Amino acid sequence: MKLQLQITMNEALFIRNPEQSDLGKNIIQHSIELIHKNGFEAFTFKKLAEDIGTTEAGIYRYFENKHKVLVYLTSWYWGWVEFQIGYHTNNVTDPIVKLKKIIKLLATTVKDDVLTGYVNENLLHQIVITEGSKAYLTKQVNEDNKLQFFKPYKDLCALIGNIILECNIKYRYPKSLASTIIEMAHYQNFFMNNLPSLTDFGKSKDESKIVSFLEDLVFRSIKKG
Amino acid sequence: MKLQLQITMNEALFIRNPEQSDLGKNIIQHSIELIHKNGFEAFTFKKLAEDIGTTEAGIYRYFENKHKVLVYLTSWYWGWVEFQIGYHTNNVTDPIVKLKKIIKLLATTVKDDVLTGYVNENLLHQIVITEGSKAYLTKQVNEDNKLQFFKPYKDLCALIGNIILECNIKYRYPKSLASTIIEMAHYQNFFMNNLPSLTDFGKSKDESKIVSFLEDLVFRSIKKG
DNA sequence: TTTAGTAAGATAGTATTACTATCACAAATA
DNA sequence: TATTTGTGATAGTAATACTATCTTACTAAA
Repeated sequence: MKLQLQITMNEALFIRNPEQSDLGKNIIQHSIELIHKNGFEAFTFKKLAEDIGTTEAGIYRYFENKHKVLVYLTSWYWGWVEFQIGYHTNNVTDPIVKLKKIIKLLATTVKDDVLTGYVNENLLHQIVITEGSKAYLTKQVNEDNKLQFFKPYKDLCALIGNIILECNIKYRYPKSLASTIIEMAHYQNFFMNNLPSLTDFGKSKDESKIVSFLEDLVFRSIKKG
Repeated sequence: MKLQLQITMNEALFIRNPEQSDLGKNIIQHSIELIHKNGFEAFTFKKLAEDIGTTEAGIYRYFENKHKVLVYLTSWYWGWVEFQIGYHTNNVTDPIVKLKKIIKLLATTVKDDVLTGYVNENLLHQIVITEGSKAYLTKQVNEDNKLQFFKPYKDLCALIGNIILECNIKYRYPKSLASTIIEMAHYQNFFMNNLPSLTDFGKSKDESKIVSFLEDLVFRSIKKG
């Protein structure tokens, strides 16, 4: 028997569902590899097609443009992160322990997940660090938001916000603190590796220090009294 | 007598110094307006040239490409912010008061500065919120960093980090907290206006609440004991 | 006053990007 | 058997991201 993790994707993100064909899966897999290798700006459907061994027109049958591919990939990632959180905090009742686990999951390099065949989660994690915010830092953010493109991100943020409230019902900024944790887990990682003087972890390049920083930030903020 | 604020710019950012000619100043002014209006992705030198009433080739004599223009604008902005901080905390000795002033300057809408003729600081502030991180979230970040393109940003971060240490010499993450303040001052603003469920200020759209959130975050983090 | 250099306008041209359209073929399905 | 569906192959277009050249106007030094 084969276990397969399925992340439900917003239908408006694609023209044809990439999960339902070999070509579609190839598009996802090779998109991740190409964006990771050359960055989102240099990523084109022509290069992607050459990489896969198909034609540009073939890609356009699945995705309208490369922006939709990026939103698809980041959505998938946040859905997957939420699954990981559910999986790893399944039997945990203490919200403080939960929150620690979440911070660790967000800020630590991802182990490749055998349950998801054609997605390399480790590469995807790195893409989301560098390219993720470009999915919403656009002029079309309001249209995209109306189409629910950012629902997985918002769901995750709401989930974390609720756990923060479980820790301290009186804390006044649960959602902003949640989005701060999510963004900073990635930004401090990017800074550590690329602009190290913006962090306190530059020399060691040790992800566990990002975890320590975020834990310090969060638990001092929500401490009662 | 005419007072003019001059921000020193990295020479490697441009081919010809835009501050030293009318065309150059027009390029800066209209770049800000166009990027604000259509976003950085839709910004092209051709449209810019049409807007100014010059030719594409004319723009290329000043800037190699639009990425350099973005880095130029963000560098200018961070230099200007550091000047504002110096100006507004000139006679302040208490580092806590200083830090509060800085948070307010970073998170609050900018008043147009008469000292800088051709730069609309208010528009530029909004651009840096939406497009600023695209200046470094690239594959070329290491090359750009070697050319010192991000020095103004790093200087600002170091300045804030040092004030944090003045507040509490034992705090372990001054630089990471500083970059968190800078980034979150902008991100919470973007979220508030575009993806409000990621914040706790969605309904009111009140910038002063971002200030309150950041003050809470920072002063709980660096509180002694 | 001539001369030489520089900034900017005018025009042209190229490679790549971001698409759209059409036709043909093979496999699956009704 | 007829029909729909997915894919490949090919072509074409408008816009983007440049580079090159030629000319003119101004300025500053000889």
